[in-house]
Amino acid sequence: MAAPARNAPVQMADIARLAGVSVSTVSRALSDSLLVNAETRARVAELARSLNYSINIGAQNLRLKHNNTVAVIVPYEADTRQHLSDPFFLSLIGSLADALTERGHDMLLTRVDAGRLDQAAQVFHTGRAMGIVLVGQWHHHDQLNQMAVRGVPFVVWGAQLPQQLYATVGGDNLAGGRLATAHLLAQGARRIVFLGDPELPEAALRLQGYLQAHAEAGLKPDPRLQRPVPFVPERVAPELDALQRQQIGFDAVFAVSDLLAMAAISALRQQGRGVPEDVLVAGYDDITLAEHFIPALTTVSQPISEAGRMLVELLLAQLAGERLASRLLTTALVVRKSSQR
Amino acid sequence: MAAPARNAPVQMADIARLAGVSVSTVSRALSDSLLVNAETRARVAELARSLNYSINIGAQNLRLKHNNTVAVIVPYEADTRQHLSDPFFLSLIGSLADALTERGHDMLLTRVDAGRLDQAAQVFHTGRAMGIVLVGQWHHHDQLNQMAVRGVPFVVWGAQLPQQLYATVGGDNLAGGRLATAHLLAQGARRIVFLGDPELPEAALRLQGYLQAHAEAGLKPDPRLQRPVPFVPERVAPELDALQRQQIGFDAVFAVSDLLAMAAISALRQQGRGVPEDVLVAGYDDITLAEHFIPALTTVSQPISEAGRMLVELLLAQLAGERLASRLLTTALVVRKSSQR
DNA sequence: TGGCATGATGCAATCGATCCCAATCCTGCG
DNA sequence: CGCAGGATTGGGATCGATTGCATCATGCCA
Repeated sequence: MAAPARNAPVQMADIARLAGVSVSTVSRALSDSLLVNAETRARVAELARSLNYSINIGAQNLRLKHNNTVAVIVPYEADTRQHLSDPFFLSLIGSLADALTERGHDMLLTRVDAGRLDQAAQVFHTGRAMGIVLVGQWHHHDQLNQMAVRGVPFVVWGAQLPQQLYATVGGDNLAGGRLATAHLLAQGARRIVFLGDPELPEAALRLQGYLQAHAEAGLKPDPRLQRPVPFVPERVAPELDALQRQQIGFDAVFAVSDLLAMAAISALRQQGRGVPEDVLVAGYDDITLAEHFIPALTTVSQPISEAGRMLVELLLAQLAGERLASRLLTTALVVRKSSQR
Repeated sequence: MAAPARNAPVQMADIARLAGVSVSTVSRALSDSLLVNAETRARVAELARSLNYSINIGAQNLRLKHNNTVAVIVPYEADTRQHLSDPFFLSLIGSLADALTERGHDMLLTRVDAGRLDQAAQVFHTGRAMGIVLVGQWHHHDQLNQMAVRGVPFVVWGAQLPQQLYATVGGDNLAGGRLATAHLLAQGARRIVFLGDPELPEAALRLQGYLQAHAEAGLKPDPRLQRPVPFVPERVAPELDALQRQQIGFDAVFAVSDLLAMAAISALRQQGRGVPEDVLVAGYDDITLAEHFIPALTTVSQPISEAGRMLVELLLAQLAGERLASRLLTTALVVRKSSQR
């Protein structure tokens, strides 16, 4: 394979020379300015096309002091060196890519250490991006507020918190938790395990919904059924095994993610308990596979593609200087086989 | 919420003024040049830190004529307006993000119309990215060759084709198809449905592996069992129903993606046929959920995170002017429940 | 004390575009 | 025939950085 000739990129000066006009004229011609004679404009355009010219965006951005790339930042936990693999987040990234493409923006995908959140702002300060979409679990509420105070334009996917100076888009986690739990209760479940880490704001709200649903039904859930597992499928089986060892009975499981729910179903099988015959299960997220899983998974759906569009919309509004309110996307219960006897 | 003060970003000139030195000195100081006095250097550095200064990458790139962002381009079919949702590609994107971050590169995620592949090169010609990783099914082999001839630095995830002027990284699709099929045959299957669109090079190679495995076993597969379905789960059920209507019997299914395989299992259920009792099923990709699916899915695993690293490595080598060879990543058969009676 | 190497810094050109402000040419009108 | 005014075009500053070269002060040696 021959090394391809790395020919110097053609630029405006080249076109200007060949067309016998000045660089100014070329610039104007290519931006369809009415200031330049129609004929000249056509000639320049034709020349540019034939030379396969494309403008240097970097130079243009510098001069115009603008920029149309948006950074999408996904955290990683430095200690676990966790890779980007959660299907829900990946889908959200996909939907953001779609939403941004649709509006003609470029998307810069960046990962930063969840602990060093200030690094996220760098991408803005260095002028690499005009604004930021933060995706994922961000414990560091106050660091985010800091960024907001400093005038970094950004929006966050996640839960709404009190005293927050930035805009978020997120599912209605409280309602979601309540819906799923109420449904399980309605199906006759009385001892529902809650799988999820309440340290994370989103999971905490779902737990609150879980408690609320119980209260509304006049029930008081056994606190031992609340199991704080992180978003890691491997941690589910040990948790359920522990329950069995400790002889804490249960007849249903509500997990804060479909991945966890599926892991739970799998673990229950191992224990010789069928779903939904012996235990009812509900998940959260409604990932693509929830529907195809066997048994098909009852879950709370989050409108992912709407989420992407909304995040982008809020960010752009913010950039346009508009005041913006956080959005709570409506979640819906999707009842499937796993929760119906 | 008060509109945050959009303070003008501090730049070298500001630091220079405050430090009482010239911009040149600031520039040199910040790049730790030995040309500037150690004390001055420290003073400038301190000032920069306290002003929360960060350099303008765009300007720097322009001056240095370099750039460290890599574009990852994912095609979409203009007609189907398909969204970015395939778990395998999303995972690959995740692994690319990891690999690029690890090496200190930025990642630009872009979608282009699969038919207008030349647009992919734009991102390079406009100077937005130093190189390109193309991900996905690319029918347009010759367009890619064109790009290679024109000196656009890029690598492709996909199948290796004859006469190709560019480098690819991909799983060994032939071996993968052969492994899965041989396994199904070894399990006693004799009439194996092949689900996949042979128009796509990768699927074509898997089909070839399927045929090869049959040949090696001294068998000749019924051509009517080869069903050209695209990568769209919804298309699977109709296909299997058609087989049933046409009374074409089968005792196993080999699908070119896990998503299709899961859809197939689901469709078979609908028909009242169990997996693996009545029909054996194998998929391809080994996505996260394959393991948790019920029945756990037998599949061909592709080393995704290695793929990401490899793509990046090849691209960087190419940028360094090295000659590069395409890589075939070893695939492995992962035997699970869905193919074992 | 003059000459010169050395260290530290500043000036100004440069990267590839955009756009303000002339400069030029042409046409029509008084 | 001269000039106002419109239509085109070019010159050159500018965006925020980098860097070759010039400049200047200092110190050392003859």
